[in-house]
Parts: sequence; structure tokens; C-alpha cells
Amino acid sequence: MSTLGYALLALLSTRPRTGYELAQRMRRPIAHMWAAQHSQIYPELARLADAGWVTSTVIPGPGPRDTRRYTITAPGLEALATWADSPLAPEVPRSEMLLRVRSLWLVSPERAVAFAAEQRRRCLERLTVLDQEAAEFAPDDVLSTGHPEFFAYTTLRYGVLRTQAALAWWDWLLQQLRTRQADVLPLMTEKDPASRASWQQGATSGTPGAPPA
Amino acid sequence: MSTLGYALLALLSTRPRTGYELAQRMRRPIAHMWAAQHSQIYPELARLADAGWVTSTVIPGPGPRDTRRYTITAPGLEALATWADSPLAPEVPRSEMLLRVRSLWLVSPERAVAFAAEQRRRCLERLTVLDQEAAEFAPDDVLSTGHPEFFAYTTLRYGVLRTQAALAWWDWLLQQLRTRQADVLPLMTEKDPASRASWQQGATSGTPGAPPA
DNA sequence: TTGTTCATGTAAGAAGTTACATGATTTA
DNA sequence: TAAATCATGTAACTTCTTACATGAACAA
Repeated sequence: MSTLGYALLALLSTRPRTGYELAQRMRRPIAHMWAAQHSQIYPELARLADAGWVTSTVIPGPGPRDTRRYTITAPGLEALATWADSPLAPEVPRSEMLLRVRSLWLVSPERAVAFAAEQRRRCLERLTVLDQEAAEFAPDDVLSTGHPEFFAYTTLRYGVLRTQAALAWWDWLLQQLRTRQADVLPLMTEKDPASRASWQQGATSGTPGAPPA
Repeated sequence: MSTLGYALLALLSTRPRTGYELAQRMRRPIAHMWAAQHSQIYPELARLADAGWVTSTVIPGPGPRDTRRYTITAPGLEALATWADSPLAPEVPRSEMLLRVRSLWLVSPERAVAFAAEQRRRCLERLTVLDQEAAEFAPDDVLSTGHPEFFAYTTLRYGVLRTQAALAWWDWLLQQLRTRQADVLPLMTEKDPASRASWQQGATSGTPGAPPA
């Protein structure tokens, strides 16, 4: 079973849901978990049903097809528990945002600042949403480490801490970009694209300019 | 062009490399950037060459096939700069680790602690590697926001801050698991799998136990 | 009456992983 | 002499995204 399968099982482990509800929940993975489109979810639910890990019942609802409510089974809960306690391979981090940052030296200082400011704004926005979600947890639920709610709350806490770290980093970067902007030769503000190649060693178009002292 | 294509361009933007060197660099993306296997990299390099964004020259080397060194072209650098300054869609976070945490209530307290301790250890390990990589940057390189090195160093800094946040979170979680373990009813230590279903509403096998007060 | 939400599904394609393949050079 | 590293490539498969499709209920 794929990771998505276990993600769905995890959502179904506390209460039954329809495929639509799962799709709604899975498309706003603000700081946590897993994301998926409905086109991936419905076939995966069928696989879970084939494996006997969920059952579904038709419930009244609109639309040309039956509305199905999915419920985890005892074997499904067993499978989820086994998976949760199995070895976890290190994850490969992939961040297009960090790739962009790495290439920011090719962008004009003004646009680089605009980029950083926008990303900083997104961090703040995410923190707001995380706070709202965290507010939905009752303090009592948070107390016991045997409750599912404790761990759901805990993942929110993870998102908050990591986002706060990112926010502090963007603030630092913005400060660097603003204070050191004046010190640097205005490479990017010129219209000559060749000046950008001055940092390369062995660029194609020959005669690379020496790095400014 | 895919994100991987720009990731390769970004690595080639400071100096030429062979496909093998790119594959080596891309498989240890400790806290930053992008990861890829060589089986993905070689076809992508061919696409970059087709687009005229890189050129390659055959250099002496072992093996049944030619060893090729790839160099970014002026149009390639232009394309990278344009991409770096284009709108960035919010990334979908996918963390199997957080999914596991969310299902930790199904795991015995001892195993949950072991899981958290192992993840904490990995954070420390990553911090060590990040420190080593950061030590390779000369202080002078770090100063100017016009240098590629500044932004490469900056992404390392991002990784350090985020990993430190994760480390603090694991410490907090471990403390929670250890101090509150005694307070909770020992649901998981029993051999009865049905006791785990007590938190579900509408579980399949009927007669769900009432949540402990 | 036009658009949005509810509700489910399939199809085509892009992206990523794992495995297979070759063969020289270096290390144990 | 056996294994690992260098160095490149293809094939098969899984996973994920985007688009197409249906049709009722409800809101503007």
C-alpha cells in the first residue's frame, strides 16, 4: 500500500468519512501530513476496500453517482498500527523555493527583496491558519498521550515551530539584502546580460569579467 | 522545462560539471534544494542540450561511454534568471514522518519514545553535516549579496534553523511522552487489539469501549 | 440563468523510483 | 581476485498532476 493509502487510513482511524470529505481535508495540508487530489483519492479508496481495510456504505446524497461513507475495519487499524511502527526511510527534501533562493544572485536586488517579502508574508499567513486550527483543540484533548488528538495537535505544533524558524530566517535574509545591497556593485541593474556571467568559470561566451574586489 | 532542469542549471550556473558529478551532488540534498537519481538526470541533461541551454564536450574518462562535461550557455543563464524571477506556487508539504507521528497513538509508548529518539538523533546528525558544509564557505564569500556563494550559504542557514526547530520539537515531544506516559491508561500495553479501537466512532466490529475519563 | 458547491469517477501525461546494463579503474 | 568506484544510459513501474466528464442542489 502506498503512503497515500496510509494517509487515508490515518484520517479514517478516528471517524468515518466520504471520499469527498477526505479530498477536502487532503487539499489543505497547511503544515502537516500529506496532500492529494480527488483523482488520486478515489482509486486509492477502492484499493483500500479491495484489501479489506475499509468498508463503505451508500448514503443519501446528490450527484449522478452514489455517495459512499468509508469506515476503517479492524484489519485496517491493525495495518495502520503496523505501518506506524515500521522503519521510516529518510525523506528526500525537495524545495523549489530553496532552489529559487539559490539563484537569487541572478535577480535584481529589488525583485529579490520583493520575493523574500512575499515568502515572509506567506509564513505569517500560515502561522495564522495554524493558530486557528490549534484553537479548535480543547486543552483536555491535548493532555493525554494516548489520545489521537494529542498527536494531531502535536503535528500542528511542529508546523508552528518550523514556520516561526522560517519567518526568522526570511527576516534575516531581508535585512541582509537591504543593508548589503548598497555595498555591492550594481551588477543586475544593468541591461547587459553578459555581466551576469562574470561569476562563472568557463562560461561559453568567453571573456568573463573579473569578480569585483 | 521541469524543476529538475532548473536545478541542474542552477548547479551548472557557477561551474561546468559532468553528469556524474551532478548526480553525486543531487543525491545528498541534506537540507536544501532538490534530489534526483542519475536515471533522471541524464535524460534531463539531454533535454537541456536540445533546448540549447547547456553544451557538452567529451573529456577523457573511463567507462564504455563517453564522459561529458556540461557547461551552461548564455541562453541557459537567461532562462535560469527568468525562472528565478517568476511566480512561485505554494508547495504542497508531504511528510511521511508527520503522518507517522499522527498515528503514534496506535503504537506502544516504548516504541513511540524509540521512534522520537531516533528522529531526534537524525536531526543532530543533519546539523553536523550542515555545520561541516557551512564551514567550507569562506567568510568573504558570505558577505556580498551579489555572489552565488552568499545564497548557497543562506540555504544552509535555512536548513540549520529549521533543523534546530525540529530538534527542539522532538525534545518537547519526548518529554511529553515520558512524563505523561504514567498518567494515561495503559491502552497499548495490553494484547487486545480491540482496545485500540476505543477512540473510533462507528468502528466496524461493534461495541466500542467508552473513552476513559 | 449563471456560477458554485456537492460528489464521484476516468484518462493522459509528467515526474520520480527501482532495476538492468556495460566496462574500465582503483582499492582491499 | 573480489568488490567498490567511476561513468553513462535504458526500461518498467509507481506516483502525482491536470484535464475531462456527469448531474443535482443551491446561491447570486
